[in-house]
Amino acid sequence: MSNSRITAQQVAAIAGVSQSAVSRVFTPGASASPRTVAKVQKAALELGYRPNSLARAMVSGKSRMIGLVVAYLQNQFYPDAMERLSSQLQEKGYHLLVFLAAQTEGNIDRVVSEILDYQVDGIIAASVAMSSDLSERCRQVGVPLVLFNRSQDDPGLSSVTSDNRAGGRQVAEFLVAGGHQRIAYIAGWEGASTQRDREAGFVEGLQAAGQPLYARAVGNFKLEDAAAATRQLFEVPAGDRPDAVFVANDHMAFKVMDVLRFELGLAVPDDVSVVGYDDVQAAGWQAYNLTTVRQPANQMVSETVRLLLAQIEAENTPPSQIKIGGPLVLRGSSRIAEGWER
Amino acid sequence: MSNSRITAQQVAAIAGVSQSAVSRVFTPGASASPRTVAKVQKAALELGYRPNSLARAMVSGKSRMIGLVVAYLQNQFYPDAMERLSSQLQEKGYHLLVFLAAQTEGNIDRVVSEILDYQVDGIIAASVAMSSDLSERCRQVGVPLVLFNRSQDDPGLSSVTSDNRAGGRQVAEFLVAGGHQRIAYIAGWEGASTQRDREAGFVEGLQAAGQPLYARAVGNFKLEDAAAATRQLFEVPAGDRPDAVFVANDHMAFKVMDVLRFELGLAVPDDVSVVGYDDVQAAGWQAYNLTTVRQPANQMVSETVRLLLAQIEAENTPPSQIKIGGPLVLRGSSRIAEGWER
DNA sequence: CTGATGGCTGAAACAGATTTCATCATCATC
DNA sequence: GATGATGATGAAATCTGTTTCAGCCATCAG
Repeated sequence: MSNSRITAQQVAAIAGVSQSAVSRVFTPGASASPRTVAKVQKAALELGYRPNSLARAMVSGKSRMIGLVVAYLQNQFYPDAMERLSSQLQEKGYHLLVFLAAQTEGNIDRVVSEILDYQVDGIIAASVAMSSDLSERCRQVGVPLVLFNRSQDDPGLSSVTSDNRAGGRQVAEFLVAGGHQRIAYIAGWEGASTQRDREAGFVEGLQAAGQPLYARAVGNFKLEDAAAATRQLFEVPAGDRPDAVFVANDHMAFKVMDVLRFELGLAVPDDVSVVGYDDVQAAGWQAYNLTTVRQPANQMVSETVRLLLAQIEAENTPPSQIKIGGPLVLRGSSRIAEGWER
Repeated sequence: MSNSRITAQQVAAIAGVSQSAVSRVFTPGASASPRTVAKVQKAALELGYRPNSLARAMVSGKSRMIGLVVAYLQNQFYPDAMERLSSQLQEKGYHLLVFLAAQTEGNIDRVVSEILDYQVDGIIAASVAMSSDLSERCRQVGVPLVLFNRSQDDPGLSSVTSDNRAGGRQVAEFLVAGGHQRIAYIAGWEGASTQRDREAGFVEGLQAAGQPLYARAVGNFKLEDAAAATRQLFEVPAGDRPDAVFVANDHMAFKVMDVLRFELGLAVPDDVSVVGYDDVQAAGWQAYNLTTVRQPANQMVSETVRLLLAQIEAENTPPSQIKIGGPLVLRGSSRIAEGWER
C-alpha cells in the first residue's frame, strides 16, 4: 500500500514555501502572512497533511499524553471516573495512555517506568499505592503525579479523594440514630487509605455515640471475600446477628445484600440495614436501592484535572491533598431514623 | 528542579563509548560486545537511563501504541473488555491510547484523525460505526483497524463480534419452548449492527417456530429509554401484556426488570420472563439472576488482539470478520422449559 | 606470514516536526 | 529620501533515538 505518511516537507514543496512556514501555519501563535497561510492550507488539504504528534512532542517536550495507572475496572466507580477523566482531558487537548497494574507491588514500579518512557506530561494513579521511591522518580524527571481516590502521608504527593473519614462518621451517626444496636463493618483491602479512613471515621462516630463496633470482617474490596465476610458475621444465632452493616464500598455491598437475602434469607432493611460507599450507578437501581455515601466523581475528576494541568503548566505549583465531601444518600436498604428522611 | 531527562549521549560519555553503542545495547537483536554491554549497563544504571519511547517511535516508525475508540463505559461489558484488552496488549508490549467518542457522527471523524496524529500502530474501535471514508484513511496511512463488538458490511474491514444472529435465534427458541405466547422485544440503538443482528436472529427464530413478534419497543441501549419502552409495552390491560421480553442487552435488561418489579408490580419470571444479552458480571448477581446470551469477552478480546497484531506485523494480512458463538446462560429471570434445564 | 572473515565500533544520516536567528521587504515617520 | 520599526521568511540547529556504512582489529585457515 502507499504506506506514505505526508510530511511538512512535501506540503512545503507543493505550497512553494519553506518547511518552517508550514510548521508555523500549524503552530498556534506563530506568525505567518495570510498569503502563506492560504497556500499552505490549500496544499495541506490536498495532500491530507496533519502534523505528526510524536515529532512535535519530541522537540517541544510536551507529548500531551497523560499516563493513567489503574488497578481494575470491576468496580463501576472506576470506569465511570475514567470516562469523565478522558472526556475532560480530551477537551483540553490531552489524552490518556492506559496502564493496568495488578495490585502487586513490584508491578507498579515497572508500569510507572514504562509510563515515563513514553514522556507523558503527567500521571494519574487511580487506586494504587506508590512507593515513595517511585514518586521521587517522577519528581526528578519533572512529571507531575496525582493520586486519585487514594492518599498517602507524603505531603509532597498530590491526591484527590472524597472525605472518607467524614463519610464514615456520617454513616455511624445515621445508623445510631436509626436505633441499631449491633452495628458491624465489612472492611475493604487494608492496604488502601480509603478503607482505613472510612473505618476510622466510622469507629470514631460510633465511639462518639457511646457505641462499640459490634463486629468486623474483611472483604478486601473483592466480591468473594465480601460474601465470605458476610457469612462469617451473620451465620450466628439470630439474637447475635448484627442489625446493621456498613460495607466499605458499594461494589461489595451488592454482594453482601445478595448473600443476606438469597443465601441467608434475611430481609433488608427489616432484619439488617445495609449502607455502602461510593454511590455508583447501580446503587440507585431498585433491586438494591442502596443507602450510601456519595463520592462526587465528577468533582473529584475536575479537581484532579485542574490540579494536574496546573502542575504541568506552571513548574512550581505546590502539591496539595484535596478532600471532597459527599452526602449520605438515603435509600431503602436501611431503616431510616426519624428526622433523617428527606 | 533538575528537570533533566537522561539521554543516551550522557550515558555514552560516562561509559566511554559512542552514543550508537548505547543504542545498540538497548536494542534487542543488535550486536555489541560483552564488554561494551557491561560498561553501558553500569553507566545507565548509575544515571537511571531509559530510552525515550517517543524518539524510538519516530525513527523506527513503530510507536507500540494502539488507539482505542470507545463510546461509553456505563455498560459493564465495555470496561470489562477494556481491562482484558489493555492487559493482553500490555503483555505484548503495546499500550492503549484512549479516545472517547460520543455517538455523534462528525465527532468520530475528528477523534480518529487525532488518533492517527499520534502515529498509533493500530486502532480498535469498540461499538462505534466508522464512515467508509474514515476506514479508507486508515488504510491509506497503513494503520490496521479492527472493529470490536460492531460489524460493517465493508469486507475490507476487520471486526470481531459474537454471533449475534445465532444468539438472538437461540433466545427465540428458548422462549418458544418455554411456552410463552406473547413474546416482545426491546431494541437497542437501531444504528448498531449488534442490535440489528440480534433482532434479526430473534425474529427469524420466532418465525421458524410459527410465532409472531408480539410487540416491540426501542430502548436505544439507554436506561431511561429502556424504562420508557418497558412502560410502553406493559402498561396495558393484563391480558394483553407480553409474557416474555427479550432485551437487546443486559444493561437495559436490569432496568427493565426494575421497572417490571418495582414500578409495575409484576413478578419475574412468574408474570414475565426476561432475557438479556452479554452476560455481564451483574447478570449473575442474585438480585437479577438474569438469563442471557454470553458474549465471551475474553475470546473476543483475544481474537481482536491476534487479528490486530497480525495485521501490524505482516503488511499483507487480509482483513477478516470474526464471529464467536456464545451459550445461552439459563438463570432465574425466565421460565425454563422442560428439557432446557441444566 | 598472508589474506579472508566476521564481529564491533563510531561517524553520520535520518525520522518530522519546533524554534532561533539573520535577512529582507514594507511601511510609517521625520 | 533616509531611518527605524515591524512582520514575514528560510536556513539551520535541535530533540533523542535507530540504522547504515565504512573502517578497524582480531582471529583463523592455509
